[in-house]
Amino acid sequence: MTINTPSPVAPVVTRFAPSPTGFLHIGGARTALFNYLFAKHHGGTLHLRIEDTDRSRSTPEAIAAIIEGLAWLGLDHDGEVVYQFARAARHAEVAHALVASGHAYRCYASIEELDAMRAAQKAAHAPQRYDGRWRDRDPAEAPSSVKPVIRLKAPQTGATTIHDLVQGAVTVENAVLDDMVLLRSDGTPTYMLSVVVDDHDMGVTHIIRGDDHLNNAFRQLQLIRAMGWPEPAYAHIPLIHGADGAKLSKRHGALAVGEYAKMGYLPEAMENALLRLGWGHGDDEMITRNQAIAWFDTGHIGRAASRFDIKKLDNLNGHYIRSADDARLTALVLPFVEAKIGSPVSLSQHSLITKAMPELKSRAKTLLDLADGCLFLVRQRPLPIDASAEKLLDAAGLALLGDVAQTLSTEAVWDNPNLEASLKSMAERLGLGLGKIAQPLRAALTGTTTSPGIFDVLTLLGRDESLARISDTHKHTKLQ
RNA sequence: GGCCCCUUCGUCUAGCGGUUAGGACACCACCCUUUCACGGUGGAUACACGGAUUCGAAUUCCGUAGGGGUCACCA
Repeated sequence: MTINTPSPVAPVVTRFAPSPTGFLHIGGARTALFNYLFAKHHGGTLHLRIEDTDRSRSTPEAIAAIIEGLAWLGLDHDGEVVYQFARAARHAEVAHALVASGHAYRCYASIEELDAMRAAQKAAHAPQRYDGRWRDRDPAEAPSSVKPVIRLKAPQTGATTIHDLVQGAVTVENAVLDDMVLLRSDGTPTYMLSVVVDDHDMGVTHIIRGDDHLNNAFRQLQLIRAMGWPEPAYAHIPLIHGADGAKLSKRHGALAVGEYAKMGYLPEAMENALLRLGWGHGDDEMITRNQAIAWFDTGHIGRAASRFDIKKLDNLNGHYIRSADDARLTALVLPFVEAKIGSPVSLSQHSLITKAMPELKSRAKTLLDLADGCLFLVRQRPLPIDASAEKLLDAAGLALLGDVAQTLSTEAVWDNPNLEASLKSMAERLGLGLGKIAQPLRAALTGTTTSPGIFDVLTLLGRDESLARISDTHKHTKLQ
């Protein structure tokens, strides 16, 4: 019996092989990530192959979305993208070689005939599989009206075992595997043929893919053996389930990775979240790309399906936002800010946001939150005042603000320590806590009840803007 | 239904025969505090069930239950 483990000295070659029939969702992204990390960990290469042999369902938009999604995550592949459809002639060639060597045969059963066969099997509560009716039949008996398919002449006795890097040894009786179609009657290759040929021709040593392919692997292995090709190592990773506990799909509300970008998530946060889905390294939670490359192994991939938790992504994203560079964050948040205010951000506002970033970023879980936090800096006077801020601007609040304006207007040095000293002494004089003064002031300056520290807000806005916003509030409220 | 796989706090996981079953998110309380965050401290919550092996089992084996995957001339 053959063990399908490649020689340890061979350089590692992995591949990510999505079919472009839809967007790249987190399941696919995580498969790509694992392939990437495994390859990098071993100093190997990762190839991208687009499995576009289903011409009616493959779209250029999907191809673009997959490539963009991978680029956003920074999962670079080596070499050119391989398009599977372009290799159909080579796949057919292999099928014919298999017929010539006696490992495959032509089957003249019509679609209708096969449907009838399955219906009968179903009625008899028997397993539904091709019964091998043309396996040993003389081709001379072939009906001229039917164009044949080519089927693999698979072993009918014994068992096939896969030594999966994640699932362990998995064995299936050959008797339950039927003779799969390699080449359709129109001469085009099936997926089963194409993957095997492409993986071989691309020199793939490790096939890391979703668990939903585990059953396919047995037939693929039989095909590999029929060709006498080296056997790759397999790692079938558990699927990511949707909230309903079933395989992730559009139907379950799976989102394209691009959607997460639009919701204000950072790619490194997404990567970290994906990495921790099904893989762990002790108690480590925040894992950088380099650490992931150094630590990644198939031995610690779990065997059970997992669910994606957006709350955890939020938390991770908050961490990464806090540790991100201010200039980068500003550049990232700008489009979100502009979308919210409906106009472009000026150069001076841009630098104001950068300046405020250290204070803003600790308050955001997403770039969308961050953009909300920026709003008070870029809004034009008079500021819109939200409902909870409005409540602080009652008669008492406004009276207080009059005093505050008085105090602030005499302030010679407009900086954090001076403003703090001045407002604190004012509070003391009035026998109030600082909060009593700070809250109405915050409402006046930002139109909201949450913001960075009040002295930061004052210095960020500057003396003129701050005083103007305070007096705006008086007018605004009197108008009511 | 056949075949295959899975099962540790609500969620993601650590654990590889001897642990008070650890961490993270979320949740609750408290602290910090001018708001909101951040940060800190503490708390509640898990080995699906039943057998077997063993001095000893979350870890091994066998069942049961539940969940998932897959059964095309789709990929």
